[in-house]
Amino acid sequence: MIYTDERFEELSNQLRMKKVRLTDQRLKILEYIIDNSHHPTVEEIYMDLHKGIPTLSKTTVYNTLNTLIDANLVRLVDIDDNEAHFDPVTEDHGHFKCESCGKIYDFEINIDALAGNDLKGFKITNKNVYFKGICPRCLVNIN
Amino acid sequence: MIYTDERFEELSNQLRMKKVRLTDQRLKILEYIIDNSHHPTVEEIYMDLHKGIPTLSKTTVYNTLNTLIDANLVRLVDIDDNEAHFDPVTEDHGHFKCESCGKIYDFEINIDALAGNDLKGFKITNKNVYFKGICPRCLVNIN
DNA sequence: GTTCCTGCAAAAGCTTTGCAGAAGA
DNA sequence: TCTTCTGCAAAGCTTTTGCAGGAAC
Repeated sequence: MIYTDERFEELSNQLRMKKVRLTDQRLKILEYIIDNSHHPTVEEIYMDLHKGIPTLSKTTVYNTLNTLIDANLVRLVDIDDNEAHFDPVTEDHGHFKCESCGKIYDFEINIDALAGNDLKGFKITNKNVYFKGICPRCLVNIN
Repeated sequence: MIYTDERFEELSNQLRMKKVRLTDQRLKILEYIIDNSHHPTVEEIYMDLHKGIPTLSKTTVYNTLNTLIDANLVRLVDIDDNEAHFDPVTEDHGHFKCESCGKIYDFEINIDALAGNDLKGFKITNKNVYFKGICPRCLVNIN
């Protein structure tokens, strides 16, 4: 693994801080998700990184994503029934999926105002807000 | 289909109002979801109803659930990555999944306070709020 | 030197599809 | 009668698992 720039330090520090062993695949996958924050799928990650790492396997993409999720560096967006998407971990936001074009949009939410009194005594580790509908661009095309 | 009580009228009216053709399977599956609002899975629905309708197939459970979702009589709860759950359609509420025991809890939410300004111009047809963590009962057992 | 990761092939598990016979309207 | 539904078998797809060789520390 030869890779000596500033970006390498930044990414490898993130992994080291979470006690995740460094590998080229993990660095590249983490970098990809941070740089492509339009909610890529396993297939997209695999297809794009495969160009630069021809030996990369889809199993490793799955393994690495689970490792990064456990380390809280990456977030699973399973708004879609059949295919998982991935986000870099940032402040809380909701996800809107357009059922016409399939695109996923982020939107701001006041997630703390959400948690009702019903959850007193519950330990909450994960919050997701998923909306579906039609995005403005598709509304124009349909009407 | 011999079935002449009041409940039959209630359920079949729901289907008729949504222009869903009446079948015994659809009535029983709708009834099951309304009466068992603890978020059953396809497997649970199939196993339980199979006792009363021995010829029932899982394909029909899938078909019927999709029909009832399209008719807005049933709601898909896909908080779980790998297995769909189903709810009767009621007022908006969130779902909390305990990652220890797997149980899904409902909780009240103020879902209208949620939708930020980012979604002006979007047509929203579906809102889901999914929280995960540990429920009070499991917290006691773990500590 | 130990421990953990990668990647291939195969398996697993949920859901969908094709189709012929049956039932609803 | 015409349309739609049911249910069997098979296929489809994403994700997981087993395992041997290899890399990280």
